Amino acid sequence: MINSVRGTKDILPEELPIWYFVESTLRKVSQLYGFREIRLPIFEKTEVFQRSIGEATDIVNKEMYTFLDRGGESITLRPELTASVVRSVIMNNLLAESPLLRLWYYGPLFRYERPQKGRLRQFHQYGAELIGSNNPEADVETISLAIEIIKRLGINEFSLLLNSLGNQKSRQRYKQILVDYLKGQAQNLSKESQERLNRNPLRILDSKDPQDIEIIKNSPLIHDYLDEESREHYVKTKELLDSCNIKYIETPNLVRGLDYYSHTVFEFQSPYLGAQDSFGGGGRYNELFSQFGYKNDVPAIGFALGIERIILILQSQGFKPQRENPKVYIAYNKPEYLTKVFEVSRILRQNEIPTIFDLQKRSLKAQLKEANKSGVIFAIIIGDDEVANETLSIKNMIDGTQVSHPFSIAIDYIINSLK
RNA sequence: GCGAGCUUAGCUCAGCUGGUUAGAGCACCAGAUUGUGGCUCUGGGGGUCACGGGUUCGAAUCCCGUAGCUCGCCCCA
Repeated sequence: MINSVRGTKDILPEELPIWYFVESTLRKVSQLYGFREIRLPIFEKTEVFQRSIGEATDIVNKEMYTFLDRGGESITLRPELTASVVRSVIMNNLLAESPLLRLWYYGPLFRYERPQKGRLRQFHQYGAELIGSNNPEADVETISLAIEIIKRLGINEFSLLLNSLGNQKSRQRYKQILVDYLKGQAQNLSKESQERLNRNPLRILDSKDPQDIEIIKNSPLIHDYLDEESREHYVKTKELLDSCNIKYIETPNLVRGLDYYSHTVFEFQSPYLGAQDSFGGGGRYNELFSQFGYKNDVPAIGFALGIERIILILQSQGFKPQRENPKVYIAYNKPEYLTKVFEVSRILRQNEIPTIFDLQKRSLKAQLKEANKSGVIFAIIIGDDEVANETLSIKNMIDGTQVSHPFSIAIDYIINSLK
């Protein structure tokens, strides 16, 4: 037996109804907010991600599926989608047509990590990007799109964590102050955090190590080091969230793992998920366009939701979408009658009625059994009597009653009953 | 990359401190029911006990190794 690659999962017919539900909700709410879908390649030149996500991040360091193609070019399976969106917006010059873009995407991503609950090597994200506005209103519009989706999915228990990382200048200044503070007690930090001191000090704020947490408790807060512009943006964003009745938890040590964020960052957490409790997150990335070499800065904000994690939440809430069953099963007792079976099925399908029948030449009893199991509403029986009299017998599989009608009347009866 | 746990029928699992033909429920197939599902009853098929080695008179059971899965750490959706 060949099994699937570690960290990949087959989505079987049984589970697909919940996926359909999630996908249609995403599409519907995106439309309500005026966002348009964009579909991008599964792989990009490696530099797309190196340049944006940040050389110091784990994603770039150890989690990317990177390979050389036959032309010797370094290619990477996308580990996230914001970078691809920005690349595409620049390449296709989308900002020339409209200075404000509302875009959403959906699809598989790839990260080479050890799988655990809610974490796979191939997984799916929905994301939305609002490109071209630096106003706090844009932040709130984006967050409110996320919340509308979450609510319509039926997720009622979740927290929205909120923080501001400030603009580049503030962040740089704060980073220095934080490093100075932490260096004083570096020997008490966990091994990982000691390494992060040079590499990515802000991440220490996120540490789960109890000793680190103790030290972080008294560390300087970024809020106290935001410059005028950054503070104003953050305060205004919070005011707007309040006025929209969006509840959030201010979390000064919320950092997020991608280097391109600035100002507003946020994250959605669920109590249903175990260790990987975040099912969505995002933030503002005002400096990313210029990092890509675009002619000017373009302010933008976006977020992504983890589809597998959302499905875990819905399943642990007991959400069971209805399976889509065929409506009619045609049973017959002689192979010669198959031409008739094909004719009936063709007529029903032309009338939008999902129809199946036996393809294993099994007994009538076995066929009715299969009909029952497949959840149809009607079984049509084509036996010797029916063929002789040019009739069809129709068995109602819900109440067990059965009637016989001349062929075309029987067909009409089924079509009308299933309308 | 690091740590812990698990692996017995298609699925969920039982199998006591090693003891003879390895079990149950569900699922599947057939019959009771001469063209007719669900409920009930009866019967049936299906297992290299993850793989490899070791200890022993004897291993699903104990020991070692390998693989896979799961859950954590790291990180993130």
